[in-house]
Amino acid sequence: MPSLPKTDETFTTMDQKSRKLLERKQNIAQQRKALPIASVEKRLVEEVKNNDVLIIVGETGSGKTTQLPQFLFNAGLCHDGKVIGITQPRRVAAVSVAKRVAEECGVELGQRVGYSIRFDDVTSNLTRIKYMTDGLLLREALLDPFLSKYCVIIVDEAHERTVHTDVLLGLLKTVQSARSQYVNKELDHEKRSLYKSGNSDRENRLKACQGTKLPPLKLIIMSASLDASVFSKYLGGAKAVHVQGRQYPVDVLYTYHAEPDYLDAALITIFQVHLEEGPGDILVFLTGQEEIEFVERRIKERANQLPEENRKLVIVPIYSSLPSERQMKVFKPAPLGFRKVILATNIAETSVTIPGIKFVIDPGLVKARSYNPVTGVESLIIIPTSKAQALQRSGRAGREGTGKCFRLYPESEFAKLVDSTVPEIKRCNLSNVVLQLKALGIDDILGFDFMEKPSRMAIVRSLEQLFLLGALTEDYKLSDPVGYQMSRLPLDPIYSKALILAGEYQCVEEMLIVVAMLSVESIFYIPNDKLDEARAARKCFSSPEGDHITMINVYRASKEVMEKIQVTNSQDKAAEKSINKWCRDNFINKRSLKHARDIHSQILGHIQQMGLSVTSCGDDMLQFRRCLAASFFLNVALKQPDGTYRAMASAQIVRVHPSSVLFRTKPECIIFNELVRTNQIYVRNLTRIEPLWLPELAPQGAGVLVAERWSGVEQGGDDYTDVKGPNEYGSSISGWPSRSSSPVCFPVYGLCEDGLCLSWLGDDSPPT
DNA sequence: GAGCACTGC
Repeated sequence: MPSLPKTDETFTTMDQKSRKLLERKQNIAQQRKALPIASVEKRLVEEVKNNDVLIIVGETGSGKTTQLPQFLFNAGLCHDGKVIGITQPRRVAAVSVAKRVAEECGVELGQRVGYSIRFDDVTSNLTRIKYMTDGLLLREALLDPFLSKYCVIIVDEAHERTVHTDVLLGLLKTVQSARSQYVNKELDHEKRSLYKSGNSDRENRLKACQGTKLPPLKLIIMSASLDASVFSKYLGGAKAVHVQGRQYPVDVLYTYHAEPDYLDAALITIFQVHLEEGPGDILVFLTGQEEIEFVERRIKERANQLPEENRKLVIVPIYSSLPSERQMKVFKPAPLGFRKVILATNIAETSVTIPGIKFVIDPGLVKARSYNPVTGVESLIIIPTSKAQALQRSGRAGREGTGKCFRLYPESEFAKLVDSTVPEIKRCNLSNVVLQLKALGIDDILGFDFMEKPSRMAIVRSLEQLFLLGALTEDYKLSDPVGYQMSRLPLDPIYSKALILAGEYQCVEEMLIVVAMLSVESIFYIPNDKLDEARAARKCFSSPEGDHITMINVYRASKEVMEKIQVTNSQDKAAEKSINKWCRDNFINKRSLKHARDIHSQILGHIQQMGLSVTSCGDDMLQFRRCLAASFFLNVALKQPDGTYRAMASAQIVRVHPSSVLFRTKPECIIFNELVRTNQIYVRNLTRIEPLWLPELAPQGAGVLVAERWSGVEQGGDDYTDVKGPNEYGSSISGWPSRSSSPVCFPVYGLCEDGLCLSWLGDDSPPT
């Protein structure tokens, strides 16, 4: 390099730099070579070449996620400019693996190796190995139904069975069979209907593909579960290969008897390990924040009763709602001579890998979400883990050496656990899934080849809801334009509809803020030790009309602060500091606020693309509330004499959640966004509305559908007959409060002689 | 006057 100054100093630093770089390179090469998967590279590439579908069972530490895409690239699978796509259930995984692989390849991230996740796309035309979240690939499929830029798709961590993974697998099966044929005008009608037109982007893609033959799509499913047969069976008897992992043996110990108090048993075990075992950190799996805080207090109490030399414990909690600075503490090694005790939720099962763990304590329980499609109630319940989960947890003790896992239940109980966790698709609201499939041109949802089919009831309910929202036509086809527009928005369908409707009410700006804020976790952060201060801070934003307008106030206030900072402060760091301070002073969760701002800007882009102008109702919040009523007409609740509410769509008794600004006011009629069961059934995120708006604003079709379906069930003649008769299917109707049981007046979407109507039940006149 | 595992577009 003749242009460089030839001083000794320069030479030394250059030397050192390049030596370090070389060392790092050699180091990486060595690490790669040592991976169990390295020895089977040739065979794996052959298997991929010979099989269109391949299942790879790889234990943790096998290196499959980082190495396989490189093997395939080096074997020339991308020679025609096509891309290898690897999906991950989590964003962090997609990013960190992509970074690692880019380094291993010695390329800049975003060039040959890149990643794409929501709000963050680090890819280019040159990208051939692309890591992404599974949800993002599903979105891509809406624009490019043949996934034409990919030659291989690797679905990683398939055993986790997230909704996205499950839907993706079903879709990929369809795409693969479509890709194996010519995409041209001769494509017969039946095949064409798989990818029904109606959306101009997609039509363009299809046109671009016409007359060209797409190469077959290779599909690789990677799973850590030992049982590959479920995947193999689903994918037409696909071949499965096993890649060894690099995991040290973990000694699993059980209790002799069932423990009546698992928290106490956990405490005893923690101290037993601490006092009797050699060095190594302890990871304890608990179900939630409350348990973690309780156990933390108890450990400290007990440790204080021990002799000084035995008190050397560092306790670190970790759960998702903990601010990230505090989450990071789990990675800090304990001071010399100290033992770290990590109290974790499920977050430490897969999402976060903590080094130094030698002991795992597993009470065998997990907090799981369940969803009742009939009542629409979501609840969080504590249930036993599955066998697969128990294995995953014990494996956390064997990452760096041999370990021990203490299961706080007898061995006989382990045998009774279910093999694997119930896939998420069987316990969630399906409206979004159904809408996505419809948008992909898959019309027969009940007949769709799900890996594990959700209950018929759950599907029918979602179809019904989408129809009521106007996303589906009377024959259950995606409606144009509303259905198409809704499917394009990355939001809960009911929020997408609210946004579209806001166009008619001239309050798009307001609704956009609200749907963004409703899409994130609670925006208010209320620490236990500063309750009064937090409440006082929230009061500054509170609106007497309810939580939605309160959210708008918070969002606008934060925006104002940010704009002010940008004017006075050019430095990013200083700006961030100020906004952090504002969040702290106002007890706002800054992570949630940031997330809401990201969603806001993404959705804004979408609606501008759709040609929806961003109108504002200014100070006319009446208009905005009417729009809320028109959007969330299914979520109406009316006050009863005793101060509780009755949710109209399911006739359930509900209470206002204490976090609502309307907790004390208790207006006569409210709309709400969430129905959650904990100790009670609560409604959250409410706004006061006038009951008389409903007959005017609720869609005419609402009850006609319900009535028709109901009579269909009675006749036993239509498509949905396997639903068990009117009592179950029609419970939302037969469960309406009757005149005798409730003296209050209710507006209901009832059954009339000529179909459905919104009528008043109870008194003859509406309440005043 | 309550309390919320974890992801994702």
